[in-house]
Order: sequence, then C-alpha cells, then structure tokens
Amino acid sequence: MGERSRGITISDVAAHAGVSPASVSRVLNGRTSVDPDIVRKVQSSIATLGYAPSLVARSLVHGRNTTVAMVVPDLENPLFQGILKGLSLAAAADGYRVLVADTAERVDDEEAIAIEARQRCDALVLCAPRLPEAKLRRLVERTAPVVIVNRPLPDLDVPVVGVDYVRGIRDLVDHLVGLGHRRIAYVSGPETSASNAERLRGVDEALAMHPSVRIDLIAGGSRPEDGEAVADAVVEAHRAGVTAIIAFNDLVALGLLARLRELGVHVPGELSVAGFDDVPMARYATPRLTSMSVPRAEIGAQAWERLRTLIGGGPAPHAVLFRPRLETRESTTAPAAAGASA
Amino acid sequence: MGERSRGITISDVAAHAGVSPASVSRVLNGRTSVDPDIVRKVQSSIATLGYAPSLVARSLVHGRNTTVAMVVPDLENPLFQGILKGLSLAAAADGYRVLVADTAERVDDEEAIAIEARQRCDALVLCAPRLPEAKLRRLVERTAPVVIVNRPLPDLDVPVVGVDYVRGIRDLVDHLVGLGHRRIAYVSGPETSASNAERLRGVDEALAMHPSVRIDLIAGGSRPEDGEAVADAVVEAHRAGVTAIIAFNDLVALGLLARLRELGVHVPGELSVAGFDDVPMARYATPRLTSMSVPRAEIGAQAWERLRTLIGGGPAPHAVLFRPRLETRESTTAPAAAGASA
DNA sequence: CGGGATGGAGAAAGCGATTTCTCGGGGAGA
DNA sequence: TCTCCCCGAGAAATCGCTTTCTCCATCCCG
Repeated sequence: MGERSRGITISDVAAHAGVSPASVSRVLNGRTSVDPDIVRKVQSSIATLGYAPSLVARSLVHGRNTTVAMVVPDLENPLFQGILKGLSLAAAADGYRVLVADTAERVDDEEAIAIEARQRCDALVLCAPRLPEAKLRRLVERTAPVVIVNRPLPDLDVPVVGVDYVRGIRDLVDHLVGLGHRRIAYVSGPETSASNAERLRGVDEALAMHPSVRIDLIAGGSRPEDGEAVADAVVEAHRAGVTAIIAFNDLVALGLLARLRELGVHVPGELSVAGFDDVPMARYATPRLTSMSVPRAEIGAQAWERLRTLIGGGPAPHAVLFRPRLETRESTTAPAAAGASA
Repeated sequence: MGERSRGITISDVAAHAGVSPASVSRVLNGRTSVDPDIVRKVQSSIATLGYAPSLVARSLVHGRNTTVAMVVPDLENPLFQGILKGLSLAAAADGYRVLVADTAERVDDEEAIAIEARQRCDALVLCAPRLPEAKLRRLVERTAPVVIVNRPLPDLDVPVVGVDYVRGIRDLVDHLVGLGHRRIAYVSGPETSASNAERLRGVDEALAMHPSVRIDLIAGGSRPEDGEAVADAVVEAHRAGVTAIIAFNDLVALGLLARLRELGVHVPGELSVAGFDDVPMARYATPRLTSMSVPRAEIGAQAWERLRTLIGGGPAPHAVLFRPRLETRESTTAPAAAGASA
C-alpha cells in the first residue's frame, strides 16, 4: 500500500490543482467528461506530486480487490505450478492478480488457510486433493465464488475444472495392452488422494474391458522418492510376470526409472514404464517417459474463466474435464517375450 | 471480499448484540478489556450472523494489508518455484500472504507489472534477471520496501538475497579440474541474464586460477530445449578435445543429457556434464546430474526476513549471498584418457 | 427574451472497519 | 458521606477513495 506515495492522497492532489477531490477522481477514472483545463491541471499535479491512488481505498468502495486466491497442497509440484501459471496469466489479462497459499500438505490446516486466503480476495481456486469430501463441501459453501480444481464433486453447484483421470488411465492401459502387455502393475498414489481414487476407477474400468489383462496394485506415493522406494517391489512384480508399470504420476515414474537403472532393469527392454501428467521433465528422462499429458496451463486458464463468470454474477458454469492425451515416448514398448503370459 | 458475509458488517453485529460497533471491534481485537457480558453477546451475534470482518476495511485503517508481492519472469522455472515456496511459507508464519506476478519473460512489461503488483501489497520481492540495471535501479526506488533476488546490485541501499554464482562456478571448475579435466566448455545462459554474467565472471576467475585449463564458451539458453539444441555444438567441442561441460543450469544440462544419449555420447564415460541450481529432478536424471546446489527455499525465507525488517521500519538489512554447494553425482568423473590434453 | 433542460463541478455521504474522544458511573480514599 | 480518579462504553472522526446529490451556469428553443 501507499508505496512511496505514502501520505499523499487524492485530497493533496486536489488541493495542489485547486479543484475538488471528486474532480481528481473523475480525471482518474474518466467516467464523466471534465473540463480539459481541469484535466490538465490535475494530471500535472499528479505527476508533480508522484501520486498513486490507494488500491485499498478503491477496493473498499467497490467491494472487490481484483485479486483471486489459489490454494495448493504443494507449490513444488509441477502440476500445480502449471495450473498456477495458467491461472495467473489468464487472470492478469483481466487485471486480476493471484494470491497463492501453500498448505504444505497439511490437510488439517487446509480449511482455515482456504478461508483466510479467500477473505483477502474476490474468489478462490481450490486444489485440495486430500481434503475429505464432507469437509470440502462445507468449505465450498463458505468460500463461494470458488472453483474446484482436479477432483470431482458431484451434485454441487460449484464449477469444477479437472482431468478425466478415469479415462486417462483407461487410455493408458489400452496403449499398453495394444503393445501386447497382459500383466501390468499400477503404482498407486497417496491413499487419500482424490485423483488416485479416480485413477483406481480407471484401473477397474480397464480391467472390465480387458478380461485377459491383470493389473496388480503396488502402494506408492506422489514424489520421486516414492518412486525410488517402490523400485524393489516393482522388480519383484516384474519377476512375477508383470511387464508394464503405470505410475501414479511422472514424478514417481522418474524416481522409479532412476532406481530401476541402478538395479539393472532395462526400460523399456525388460519393463515398460508410463507416468501421468506429462511434466516438463518427462520428455528429457532416460528413456523419454511415456505419459498422459494434461493441459496444466489450460486448466488454470479455464479456472479463471469460470471464476470470472461467477464474480460477474453469472450462473454457475458447467464442470469441465480434460481428457488426457497419450504421449508415447521411449519408456513403453512391446513386452520382451512376445505375447507374454496371458 | 466479504465472502458469504456479503453485506453483513460490524454495525449489523453491533445492532444484533445491542452494543456499539466500537465494542464489537474491541471484542474482535481484544485491545482493551470489555465487559464479559458484552463479549458473550457479541461473540454469539457474530456466530449467529456468520460475520467475518472486512480485511480491506482493516487494511485501509492500518495502512497495510499483510500481503507481499513476488514478481518472477517464469513461474515454471524450478528455481523461482522454490524461492516462492520458501517465501510463501516464511511469510505465512507471520500472517502474510504472497501475491505472484509472472511477467512471462517479457522484460518490457516487467517494470509496469512490478509497480502494479507492489501497489497491491506492503512490499515486493523482485526477481528480474534480465532487466537492465539502470531500469532496475529506478524501479527499486519506486517500489520500496523491496528486496532483490538473485542478482547483484551494488551501491544501493536495497537488500539483496542471492547466490554467489561466481564462487559457484569456480568451485565447479575446481571440481572438474580436480577430476583431471583441462578442457571444459561452458554452455552459457541468456545473454542479458545477470546471473549468466556472474557465471561468466566465475569462468574468468577460474581461468585465472588454473592457467593450464581452457574453457570454451558455447551459446546456450536457460531451458531444456536449449540444452538439446546445443548438443551438436557440444559434441563438436568434445571432438576438439573438451572433456567436461558446465551448463548454465540444470534444465539445460538435462536437455543436453537427453540429446547426448541419442547422439551416442556416453556421459560421463566420454564427457562429463554438470549443471547448476540442483533442481529436484537433477538427482533422478540419467546419469544422476552433478550440480551446484542453491538453497531455493532458504532464499525465499531470507527474502521474507529482510522484507519483514523493512516493513517494520528497520534499517536496510545487509545483502546475503549463498555459496552454492557441490552435489557430486554420476554425471562427472575423470576424463577418459587420463590426463587428457593439457 | 424567458424558462426548462443540460452538464459540469463541488459538497457530502458512504464503503467497513479502527481509534480517539467524551462522558457517565462506580470504587477508593479522605 | 463526598470528591477524585479510573475504567469502560458509545459517539464521532478517520483511513482514501467513489459516487450520489446539489447547485449554478450555460445553452437551446419557444
């Protein structure tokens, strides 16, 4: 606030220009026409005094501060970064700025942080993959206008912008099955993660469509370390006949790749590995990682689009789900022993 | 603003509780002692009405809104993400939130964006590696309190939190020379980047300390694509006798690694490669990337520390430079032909 | 040439809190 | 029992702007 104009107000300008504060305001906002002479004087005074209007005072009058909040569990996750970037750029185009709040994965604080952040802004973008649904529903009511990102929330008048993880996993399984894989393992994400639940539904649906395919579950996580940690279990599964791995996300896949190499398991020669999210680094991995691409920036932009509608008093926009696109790269290929087991 | 309390104000609460707005304010802020009876009534009214005080109105009175802005050239850069995360967490501990503004690398807009963002907040964290120094100096004056991140700015009363790139490059060269390398190439960053200039100074100093060493310059960039694009030139340099590569940053190094593998150049067998920044993915690369680690989150935290001092009216804190720490991993080793050329 | 319409500028009323100012009442000391 | 002091609650001023309201002067038209 105030910046270097600390202390100099619209009245100072008015006095200096010999007009009323109202006129200065008019010159500033150009709503009504004002005497060119006054305009000149005011502009000159503004320049001389180095005046900058207080945005806070304006906000108070207008009842909005052209700022939206975004709450994320972890700012270091490439997925959220991309969304934040898209949101930030889209909002900026409309003169809005984004306030970020990192909950540091502390689910218990999420609600309070979201409410606090929301209070400072006109609207809220909520990324809360771990928040229990009941809590989320309550939170959504208290923070409207709000848009939920990346998790489904049926039967509620809240716009959701997300990814069709179910379909994504199905498509990914199709890809692997198409390559000839019959035994696959899914390295799951955090147990409480809503998007992990979606992926698991995708696994189920895929199984239903491919009776001859078997998909094992291996408990994983969401970070590269988790990928490394799960490598032994993956190798074991491989020995037991699994020929392809689907990781919860790319971070896990990349960690897994690194460890598999050290364990002497060749990817994709012995084992295919696929990730999810298509983070920027995926295409630079060794081998370049096959992944399901999600339009991170576009999600952010769409979130803004919806928020803008809500802020403008429009009707609750419909939910939108992006269908992930398969990025076939080097890490997936046909299984070594053609035809494998099944 | 106003969230669902839209319309309900402190006066409503006062009326409902049968007291004056001043008393409600007192209960809310607990400055002076108030009749327990009033406290009870007010609290009950607040709960009943679902009242939440307007932070904007508060800001207007107090002259600050407990928000700081951070301006970055690219939110997708892991370095800035880490800094943002550190800043955000540190500020949150003091009840401050962070507003982000991504300039999308448009240097020309940087000044305007910074000023605008600063107006909304109490202070500013500025990451502007490409902004010409003269402009930066002018900008810094207009946006105080401000802290500059990641670039030197001598002779100005502005706190700087940064990385000692000069020393970092020297240490990295020492590492390579210690391994036996005598011919090294530096894949440079963006020409206008201040931190690239620093690195180049490091190269010069290193050369001065190791007369027997030669360091070639290869024009690069700052992103993985640049690393890929420069691979051919790197291979050529390798043919000419270069045995080790220092990339501007890890992103470039990772892109380079991916392409070198495709070109059949073995790292580190034939060529050592080192990055800078130690981004999270560096340790999961193939081979795991040797890099100079910079404390991203700590930079953000220190930036906040300084901002806090300035906001509190304290004296301009001293600049602080973090010395990067060498993370030796697999991508650097002794040159193949022991002793190499020199 | 007069009167209503028009338009532009200043005065004043908010926006929603905090904080100073003012005043009344109760407790303590004489 | 009376006075003085202190404390606590309400009234009012303030933060810096926008916007309505009011008024005056000009302009146009009959």
